[in-house]
Amino acid sequence: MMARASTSVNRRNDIVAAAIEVFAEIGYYRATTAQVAERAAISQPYVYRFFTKESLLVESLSVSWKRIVQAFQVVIDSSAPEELESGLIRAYEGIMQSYRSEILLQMQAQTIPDAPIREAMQQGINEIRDLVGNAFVSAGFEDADKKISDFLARGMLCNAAMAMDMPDLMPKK
Amino acid sequence: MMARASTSVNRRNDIVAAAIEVFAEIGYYRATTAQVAERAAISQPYVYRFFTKESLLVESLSVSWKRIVQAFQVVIDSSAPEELESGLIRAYEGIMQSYRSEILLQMQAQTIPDAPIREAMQQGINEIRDLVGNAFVSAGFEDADKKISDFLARGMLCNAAMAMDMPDLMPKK
DNA sequence: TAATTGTAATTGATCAATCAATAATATAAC
DNA sequence: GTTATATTATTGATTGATCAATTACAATTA
Repeated sequence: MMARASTSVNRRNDIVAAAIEVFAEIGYYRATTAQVAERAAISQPYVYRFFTKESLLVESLSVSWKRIVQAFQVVIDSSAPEELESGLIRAYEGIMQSYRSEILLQMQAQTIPDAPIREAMQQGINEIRDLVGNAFVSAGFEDADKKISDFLARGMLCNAAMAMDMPDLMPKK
Repeated sequence: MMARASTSVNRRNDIVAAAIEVFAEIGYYRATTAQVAERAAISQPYVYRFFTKESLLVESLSVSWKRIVQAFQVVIDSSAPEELESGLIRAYEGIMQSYRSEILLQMQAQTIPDAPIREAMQQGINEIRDLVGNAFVSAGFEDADKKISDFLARGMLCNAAMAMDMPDLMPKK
């Protein structure tokens, strides 16, 4: 009776998109696979045709890190040295507005020690650091090491300010 | 039969100390009140004589913020301006070594939107920012606003590096 | 004996994961 | 083109385990 709604590939994407939102809003451990299923408009058992709860988190994190890498790559490929850093900052601010849930999910994952999640986080951060670090070096910045460290630190404070609804934590202008 | 082991006040402290460890290790939502009770060497129902699970988290956060405030106050009260910032950084590093669980708990709480927890976090951070901010101003630093922002950002990166076991994230030196 | 300290037993709810089945589509044969 | 067969998509029902919270009761001390 029910019409077949989608392909398997689309279903995977639907489920991951739903999981990112539900996990971010409710918290990974508090959120249930039934809630993810409801948001994806499928049944709870069908989620398990594609993911376990943990593999769903790992996949969600992978999506979130790819989003940042890709946005930064665009900036790096199209920026003069004097606009590189401000361009990266603007790109990150854009992601925080449009994909807030993905950042909230990364923040949650920071304190989850289970190996697959820990590895996804380490890999994501390392990729960002290498990407931005190399771009700073290529741009001819002398203190690239300090610059990348400051960049990451500012990003972390930015995340915290967003998560806890404390915009005053970020310096104006 | 069993000898009375402690006073009510001591019991509260025992339970909070146990909760900080268990919540940090296992994660607040995954951890059970039975695990907290076991670590505190009491029965699970007896935890509820003092706390609900949520009030236990709020109390744990309060302890963790007081720890930082107190350590920073000592540094501020005893440092010459030229050693103020480095003293604060060393104090924070000491806390991260000796009270790692408290920091991990704060990181978890960053993404928990429930009002009592959110309020405990906002209050804690604001108190730190005011304390350090005033100290920077009193020390005669001109760019106190940027300095406090950088200080907090560095702290956030420090937390993340510790939580994810990525010491390379912090700049050597 | 009255208050305080404590626990065993239980409850009601919740949840990740599985199973057994059905519906829809595609393919092939006639 | 209609029938038979296989494949994919999907769900209802269930399960086994877990957990926060309560209740009813026992031991200890002042």
